[in-house]
Order: sequence, then structure tokens, then C-alpha cells
Amino acid sequence: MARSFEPAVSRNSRGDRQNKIAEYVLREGSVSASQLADLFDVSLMTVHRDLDELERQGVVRKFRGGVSAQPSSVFESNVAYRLRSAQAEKAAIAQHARTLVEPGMAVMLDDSTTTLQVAYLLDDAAPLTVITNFLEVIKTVSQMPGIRLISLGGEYYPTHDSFLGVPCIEAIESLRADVLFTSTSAVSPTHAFHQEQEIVLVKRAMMRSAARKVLLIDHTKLSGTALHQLAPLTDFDDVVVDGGAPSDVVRALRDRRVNVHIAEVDPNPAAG
Amino acid sequence: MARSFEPAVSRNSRGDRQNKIAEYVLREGSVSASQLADLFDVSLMTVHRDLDELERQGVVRKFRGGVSAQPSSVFESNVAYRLRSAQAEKAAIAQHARTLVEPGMAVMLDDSTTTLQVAYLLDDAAPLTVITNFLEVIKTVSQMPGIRLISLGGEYYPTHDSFLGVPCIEAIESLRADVLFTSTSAVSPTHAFHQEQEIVLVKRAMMRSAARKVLLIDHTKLSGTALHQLAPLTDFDDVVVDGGAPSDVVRALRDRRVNVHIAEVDPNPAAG
DNA sequence: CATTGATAACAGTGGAGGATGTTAAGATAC
DNA sequence: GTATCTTAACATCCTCCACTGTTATCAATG
Repeated sequence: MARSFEPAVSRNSRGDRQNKIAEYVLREGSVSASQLADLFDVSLMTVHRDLDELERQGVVRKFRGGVSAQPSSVFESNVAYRLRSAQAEKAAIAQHARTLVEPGMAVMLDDSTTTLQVAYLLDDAAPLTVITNFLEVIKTVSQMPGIRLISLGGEYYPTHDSFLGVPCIEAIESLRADVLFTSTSAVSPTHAFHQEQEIVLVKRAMMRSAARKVLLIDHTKLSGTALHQLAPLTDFDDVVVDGGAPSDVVRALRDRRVNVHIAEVDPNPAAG
Repeated sequence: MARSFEPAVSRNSRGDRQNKIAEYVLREGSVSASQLADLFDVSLMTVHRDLDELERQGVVRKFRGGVSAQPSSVFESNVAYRLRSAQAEKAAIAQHARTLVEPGMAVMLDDSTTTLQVAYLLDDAAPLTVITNFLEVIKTVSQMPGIRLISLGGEYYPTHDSFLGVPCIEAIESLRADVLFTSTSAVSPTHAFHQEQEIVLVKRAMMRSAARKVLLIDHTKLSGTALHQLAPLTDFDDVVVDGGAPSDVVRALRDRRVNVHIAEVDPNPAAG
């Protein structure tokens, strides 16, 4: 009866091609739709559909005849692209996070793809209480027998697939968790940042309600900033990054008394 | 882009056969597994799997060599069986409920299969706010563009697939809905009942927070009772039943000033 | 101990839905 | 106005997964 709690990943050929298209566009700067159709040996219609998808994700910008890399900042596009493909790193970080969980604990998870990876691994940590506002985590954990699930209510935000707002914060404030796993979109050497006000308020509330606060960050998010400051890094009891983090950045963090853990990427993820 | 929000109904052959098996067992009282395999022309293994499923639903009881109808009370088994098959009635009731919804409203839905049917129909009522504690409704409505979704948090109960408890009630109390659609497991001529304390508390909170309270009841639930009293029927602004309701029962309700609506079952549901 | 029933494990099958291509209609640049 | 690009709509194909059957092992009855 050991079910798999992995996500239902869409067929690879499509995602693969989109990744390659993104890579190509980011490298070349700009390219025509028909060129891409030629290059990847698919119809023009399929290229258009891929480009629509990539544009929706903010990786490229369409114009009549083709696409270009998001002009506002090539760096950001690059980040956006990398975000979609740091799966192995996130899995490694999640594995490390999993070791911090003991049966009987109350675990709080915020809405991020990294904490979702953690959720997939909680199956055999029962008995456990999981608290979250992330619908994808809710769907996953609700299928796990032996895990008590507490949903934080609130208004549903389709862009994050999670519940936010005042009702959510009030729900958080009446709970206490043993450990919080949270992620964010950028960290500087001193602070964690996020671009959305609503999310920042919820994450802060979660931090107030958790005994141990763990920040999960893949290395593509290091050395950046975003609009809103979330918290100083020293407010977290642990910061888990993957092995791709530059050693000087890690050293700088440790110099500032940040408790950094390095999660090495499993070189052979198939042999589970 | 008009997607269907119907449920992913499992292939009919299986459900059909299970219904027929349930029917047969309830009629005969007891039957051997090999008889059933013969009768329905499937393998013994399949019969066992069906019987496991039916036992899980509390419809039959397995013993070595076969199954019998749940001996504790044939009546209840019968109810359990009917509950699974009043789909057409529930759909008709949901259609009627749908006519009470206007764009712009805040609609509250509790956790019941009947209100889930209502949720399926809300797609084209946008803009709309939907408030619910039922995970299946959350999954459905979160896919509907233009509908604002507010999740009531709380502890997840796998048996109901919904969120209950104090956090849920507190969330309800800080909201106000224009209309509440609720269902329950049994109604007498005077009151609505439910067998579980937790559910009753949540439903009562919902009733306090809704301007208009609508009770949705298929006729198999009429003239019964359950452990806990939920509310007098006159507390509801409307009670919607399907056309299968006995006319004397309907008359009795109306004599007691209950505002009963009859939802006729669509004789040709395919021609939508 | 023998016989029958129950379950576990693996393989085959069919159907549903997603992805792609084709065609035609609509939009936009020149 | 024309040519080119884009999108909508439909048909087709393919893949995944739930369902079923078969076989083999395990449990229970007598």
C-alpha cells in the first residue's frame, strides 16, 4: 500500500522542449517563431503554445514574429528560468530538512515549491501534525494516513496556489508549531526578502508561531534582493542551502553568525 | 477554454457492478463470493476487491466464503446504499440551488456531496465569492477563474474530507455570507439532525454567519433522525428537496411553515 | 494434513485526457 | 490590399493510469 506522493509531472518532452527554448532564447536574446519550429522539429502552432506558456511564466516576451528574452533585466529572466529547473537542489534541501523532523512534532510549511518537496517526504514521519496554507501541500498531505493536517484558511491566491490574508494570519496566531520550514525569493548577506506584501505578512506570522525557524534556500536565490524585507537571517535558527552555493557567500553568512547547513545534491537520485 | 468541472468519475462498469452487488446482497441477505463472480462474469479477485470496497463503505460484511448484509441494521445498510446512488436527485437539487445564486454574492458551502454538486455549477456565476471548509469544493473552485475562494481552515478530517474544529468556527465567525447551502444526514418533520458533534458545531456557526440559509435534502434523508439535533427546520429560509419526496411529508412540512421547494429530476440529463 | 478461501504481486488492457498537427479564420504590419 | 503572423477549432495520436485477470503464496477450516 506504499503509495508515491510525488507530483503528477506532465510528460517530459514538452517541458524539456520548453526548457531548451528558454535556454536558447536567453542565450541568443531573440529568435523567430519559425526558427524555433525548425530547430525543434515541431509545428509552428506548438511553438506558439510553448511561447505563450513561457511568457506566462515571465521568462520571455513575445513580439510579432518571435520572442526575446525579457528585456527589463536579463538577469531576472535567467533567474526565472533557473527557478524552474533547480529541482535536484530543492530535493536535496528537502532531504536535509526532513532529518530535522521527529515523529510527534507539529511542522509548519509555507507556500513554496521547496517546502512542497519537504511535504513529499513526510509520509513515514507519522505521527505528525502538519500546518500549512499551501493548497498543493494540503492535497498531498491529506492523502497520507497517520498525519494530522491543519489547514490555515484565508483567501485563495491563484498565483501562489495558497491561502493568505487576515483570516490566515489570525489562524496562525492561535497555533504553535515545533518547527517552521519556509522559503523566500531572495536573500542578501543579511536579510531575506520577498516581493509581495501579503506573503511577507503571513511568513512573519508563521515565524512568530514557531519554536524553531528554518529557512530553505537554493543557491540561485542567494545574493539578490526583492521589494520587501522579510526578516534578518539571524532570526532563523537554521538556513539550509544546496551544495551549489559559492563558498565565499557561505563564509560571509557564517561570519555574520548565520547557522548555515549545506545539503549535498544526490548524484544518483534514481537509486532511492 | 470552457473546461468541465465535473468530478473525475471512475469508470462506470466498476461502480455499476458494485451497486448491483450491493443491491443483490441486500436483497438476498447473504451470498458467496464465487456466486457473485459467476453472476457478474468477473474473476474472483475482482469480486473480492469489490467486496472490500463495499465493506469499507459499511454496506456489507465479509465472512469466509462470502458476504452478508450488515447485520446490525438492514435499514441503515439500505440507506448507505441509497446515499451512494441518489446522484440524479442531488444534481436536480443543485440545479435548483444554482438559481438562487446571483453574480457578486458571497456563497457559503458546507461539506456534503450535495453542496459539491452546487459547486460544479458555479463556474458561470462569476464574479462570486465562495466560502467553504470542504476540500473537494476547494479543489474544484480553485480551478475556476473569476471566482474568489475563501477557505475555512481547521483540522482535516479524512472521513469528511473537510476542515473542522475551533479554528474553523473562528474563521466562520469573522465572515458574513449572503447565502448558505447546507445539507445534513437526516430530517424529521420538525428538525434537522446530524450524527457528529464536530459537524453540528460548524454547521451552526455557518448558519449564524449567513443572511439566507438554504437546506438541501434528497428525499432518502426525509423522515429520519440522528444523534444530534442541528436546528429546527423553520430556522432555514428555504428547504430544497427532490421530486421523490412523498407528498404527505411535504405537506406536513408546509403545515409547519417550512418553505419547501421541489426540484424535479431532469429526465434527460444527457441533453444539457 | 488436505482442501478451500484470501491476499499479494505482476502483467495486460482499455479508456480518458493531454499534447500535437492541420486547417481556416482573424489580426496586424507595410 | 496583400502578405505574414497569430489564434481558434477540430481531429488525431500518444501516454498514463485505473481496472482486471492470472498465478503463486499465505491463512484458515475441518
